[in-house]
Amino acid sequence: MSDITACRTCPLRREKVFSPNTDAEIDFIERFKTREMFLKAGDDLLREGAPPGKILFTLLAGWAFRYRTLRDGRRQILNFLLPGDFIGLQQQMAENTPHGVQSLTDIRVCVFHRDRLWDLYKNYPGLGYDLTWLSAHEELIVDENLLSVGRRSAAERITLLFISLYKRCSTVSMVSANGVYLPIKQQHIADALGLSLVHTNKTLRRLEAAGIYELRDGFLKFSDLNSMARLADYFDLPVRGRPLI
Amino acid sequence: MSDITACRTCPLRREKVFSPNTDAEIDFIERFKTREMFLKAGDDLLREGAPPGKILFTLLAGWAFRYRTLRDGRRQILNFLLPGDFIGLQQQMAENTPHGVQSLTDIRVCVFHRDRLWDLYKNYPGLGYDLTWLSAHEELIVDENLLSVGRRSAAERITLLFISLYKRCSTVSMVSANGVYLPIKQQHIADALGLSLVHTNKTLRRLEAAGIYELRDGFLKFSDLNSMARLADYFDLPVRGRPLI
DNA sequence: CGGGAAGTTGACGGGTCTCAATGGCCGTGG
DNA sequence: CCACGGCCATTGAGACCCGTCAACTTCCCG
Repeated sequence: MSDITACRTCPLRREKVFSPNTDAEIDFIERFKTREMFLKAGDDLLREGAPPGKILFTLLAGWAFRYRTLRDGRRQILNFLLPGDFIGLQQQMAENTPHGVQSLTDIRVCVFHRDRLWDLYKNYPGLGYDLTWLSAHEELIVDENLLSVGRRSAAERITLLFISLYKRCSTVSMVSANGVYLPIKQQHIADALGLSLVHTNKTLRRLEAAGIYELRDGFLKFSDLNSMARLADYFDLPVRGRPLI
Repeated sequence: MSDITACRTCPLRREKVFSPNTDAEIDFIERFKTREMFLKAGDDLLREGAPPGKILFTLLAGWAFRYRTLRDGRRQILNFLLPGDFIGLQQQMAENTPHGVQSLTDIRVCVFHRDRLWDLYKNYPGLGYDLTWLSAHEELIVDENLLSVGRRSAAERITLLFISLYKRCSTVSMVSANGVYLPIKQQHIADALGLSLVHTNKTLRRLEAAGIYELRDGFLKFSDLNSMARLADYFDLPVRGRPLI
């Protein structure tokens, strides 16, 4: 494991969104982190319904998503995961992992051992607070998705999803001059928004024809992000002091 | 405030669902709790969009719900709150409270001051862990709701909602021989499930006529809860060692 | 007796789903 | 080199679930 990322020089930590940690905290995180894992696109990081594992993750690079499925195969994507997102907090409180996590691209994750979690809470209360923060923050995102799926039209849902992904990506320097690269199929959009694949496709065509967005070679761009946001009643939750573990 | 509930004799703490705390922890919680508040049914505990308050709550008695609304008035209920649920963790990370919390019945809540949260994490790491647990657990409930709203039919959504409310109530001794008393209007059901009021009503009539459930004077009963649960593809998340703060 | 809140019901329209077929792209293998 | 299959996007047709509008009832309370 010569190519393991040292936390103190973690490239993510250079992003302004993330709040700084004390040296002692970073030292601890470095010991807390047992190894790094690499997964191919489409791999399962957490398997739905499996007995809960002993490890937790931070997504270091790449895209993933959290989902649940019904017995007959209907799938709901709960939220998309981007670099800096913490994975696995929920699996500890049920007998089986309640949701799956699957990668959308090749990904790199930090691996932590659940057994050392107690050490974290005991000796680094600031990090304990950070974990609560991360959990509450993910819940906010799921809230937003529930609001969309429950109360917005198909066109509004798609617009909102694109805006929020765009904004989240911009906080971790994943936006280039070409826009954001979205490594998702239309099936993922449909599953995230509670729509059928066919209707998702038709709505996408209609929105792009109307000039709401532009998607070329997987790169998403907006003509005017702010006016789009107002149009779609986007609630900007300004993320300040977001922790990174 | 002579009638304030002492935490060590808190009636909720006698319920088996809640994991026990050490004496020192309970002592701290008692100091952490600054007062008790009583609200009438229909009152706002947290106002959507308002600047975040300095206080946090534990619902001691009664029903409430968490919601978000769009500018044009469409409302989505994110989850229902029952005794033991912790309220207010999410409002700290945004400039404005992202969701409202409103009571459905007269309620009683414990009030905590945010300023002392740091003391909690620093000196009572077990309680810090508990807060993370509570946050992650609420997210699980929102996940379940998102799965329902995104992928289940109206009839399935209603059945699931009733089952899960019934089960949650039974963990805090809110089920009597008459069943569970549901202090919610059809409008609440509609707003929680992403349905219109009219369609909710028609589906309710149909389900009751089919013998799926029985609702008399606000009391909900099932003929056979377990077979209903199987029918509706209910994922039983067995809550074990649920913390109470 | 009047009025408002909540529940119920019918008619109608539309947003979304399902089924089905087609075309483009790309990797594989003959 | 080309044929082929698989994945994905696209499009049309028709059906159905669900939303909207509107009217009516019941109940409670002033």
